[in-house]
Amino acid sequence: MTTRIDTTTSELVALSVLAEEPLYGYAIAKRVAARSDERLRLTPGVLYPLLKRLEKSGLVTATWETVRSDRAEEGSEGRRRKWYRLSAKGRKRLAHHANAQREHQRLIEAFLPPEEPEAGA
Amino acid sequence: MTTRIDTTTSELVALSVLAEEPLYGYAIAKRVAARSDERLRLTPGVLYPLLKRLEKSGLVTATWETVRSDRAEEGSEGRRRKWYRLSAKGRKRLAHHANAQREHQRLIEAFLPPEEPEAGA
DNA sequence: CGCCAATATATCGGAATACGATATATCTGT
DNA sequence: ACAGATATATCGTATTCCGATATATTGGCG
Repeated sequence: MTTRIDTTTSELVALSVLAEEPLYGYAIAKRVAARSDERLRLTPGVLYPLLKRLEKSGLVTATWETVRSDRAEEGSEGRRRKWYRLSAKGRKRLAHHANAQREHQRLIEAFLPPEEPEAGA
Repeated sequence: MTTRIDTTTSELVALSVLAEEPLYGYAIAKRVAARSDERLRLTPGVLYPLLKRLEKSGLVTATWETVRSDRAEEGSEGRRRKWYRLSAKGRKRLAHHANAQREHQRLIEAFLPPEEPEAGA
């Protein structure tokens, strides 16, 4: 019912924002939300399994960064950030996804009734 | 990997062909395949659970037809066909899906890199 | 007349996945 | 000192895809 965001879409948008520059997970989610006017949300339960899949299949490479602030407490390790970078393979996949997406859109359009202002609900 | 046809899409295309005229399951699948140039396939494993969901949620109504041929054998019951007809609720849902789909397309486009002839793969 | 492909409906079960909830820890502004 | 944002991650339930399988009927063709 709730317009589930499918794998293809979440993969596409993640790869898409990573095509511009390396980002860490949380930043990816923020970027996607911002660019979609808050309409596409990569929640943690979607985002992190997705990134794990992307990494495992070699579409992105990842490196850890640890940031320590001035006010860091004695025992603290600092904040961990995992940076993701699009690989060559990922770039190809993105292009592929983009084409598939456009193809899919053309396909679906053949089934769409003429645009009409939705009446009631 | 295999470009899963998601619920939204299969529901949309099924409702879409039913908007024109009542059809039985097998005919729906054929119609969808034909209109998509054989690219969208509603296989039995997808089609019948989908129709059951549509019926249960009141988007379509269904009636059985039994066709007996001239050459029918003694014991045979004749071929059973279950005709599906779009309900008013289904018509609303179709309009809703169509708008959501267009909205989704606009959203995704913001993430698509410029169209490029996919190199290798 | 007998065979087979096409027609027609349906279920099963494994695998994938969406996503809310939960957990843990750190940083920043006030 | 505290709240709220930042940041990563997993769990469990529900959903769903879809290949395979099952069953039965019909039409065409040699």
